[in-house]
Amino acid sequence: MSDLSVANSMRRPRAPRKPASPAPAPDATPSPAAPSGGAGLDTAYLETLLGYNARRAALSVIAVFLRRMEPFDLRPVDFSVLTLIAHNPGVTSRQLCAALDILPPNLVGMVKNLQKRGLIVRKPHPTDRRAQGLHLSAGGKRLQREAQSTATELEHDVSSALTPNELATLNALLRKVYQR
Amino acid sequence: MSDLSVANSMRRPRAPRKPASPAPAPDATPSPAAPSGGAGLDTAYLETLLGYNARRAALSVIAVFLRRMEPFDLRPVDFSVLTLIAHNPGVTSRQLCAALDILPPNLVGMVKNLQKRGLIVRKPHPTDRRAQGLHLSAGGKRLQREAQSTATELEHDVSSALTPNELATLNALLRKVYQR
DNA sequence: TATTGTTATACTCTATAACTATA
DNA sequence: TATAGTTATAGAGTATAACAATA
Repeated sequence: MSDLSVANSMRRPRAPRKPASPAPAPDATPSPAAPSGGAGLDTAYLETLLGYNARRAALSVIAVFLRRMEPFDLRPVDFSVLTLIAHNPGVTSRQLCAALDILPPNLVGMVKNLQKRGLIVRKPHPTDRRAQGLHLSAGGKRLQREAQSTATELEHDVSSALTPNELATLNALLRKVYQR
Repeated sequence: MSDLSVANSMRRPRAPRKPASPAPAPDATPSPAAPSGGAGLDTAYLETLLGYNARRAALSVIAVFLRRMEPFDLRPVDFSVLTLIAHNPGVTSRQLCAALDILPPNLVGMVKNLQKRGLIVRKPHPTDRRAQGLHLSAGGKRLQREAQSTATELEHDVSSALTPNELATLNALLRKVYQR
């Protein structure tokens, strides 16, 4: 279900929100020691849910990713595609779709775009004439290398509230959740 | 950036994919002990990234959530809205937007829909005549209670690969990432 | 008969501008 | 002048059906 791309955030000068005094809960039972959920509301229950927490964390990290990748003009899904091609030269579109859970029709435009930018090249598949092997151009390799460095550096910043051990634990536990 | 809703998955009888023999990497350096990324590809690097792992895990959990919530006809964002209203009766739309990171124009339709279903009712705000307090109807309370039970049960299933302690750790670390 | 890559297209999600009523 | 709620709409993301070429 769904691919690994992400919404077009990163361009909204939205109206400022109340930072401190978020209008007291105007009704009954404001929850004893109400944990702040960003608006003074009781979000305690939602914060017990793995899906809720994983999505909030993902959006938070991806927001930083979007900013840092702007110089490369790469969305998360573009970076994933380039990176998989870099590490798996000759990979087919179909394999990328399976690995990233992208539907084939939705990958076509991305590959076409990356190709138009001169980052990837398609070569005939050695054994299957239906398929095409995807490879990085020299420029594609350079860009992917720089983007990967940026992504790796990013890792430290987005996890500044965590120790290195905690980050390693977090990643390991997340993989356990989706790898089945 | 972005709200907590989710794509319209849960209705795709997609074509079956190669389960075991996913066509060997047709080119150089297939990575020594290549960890399977779902298609026999080397996805090792992507799996070191918090954003990648968090998003994959979130999508995995949400896919289960979508199935289990079908009887209630509730998307994740609908469940979040109902739950916040349940725990914060009289909450305003604006507060929901801030807590869930939803843009006001995008909440309007959801609230309207939940109201049309007779799940929530709007009452005049006690002190601000611009605003409206949101409350659950009797039916809304019943549905939210059942849905919350379902969500809590779901928690065990989606984390079947984790011990209870690991799940608690995972949730705590995720909150640390996005709460800042 | 099944799969790869593709086009066309519908539908959902996310974002911006702008308006009104009230503060 | 600023905020709550709203409308309209643009743009990005996700999904399905169907086709030609090849296996």
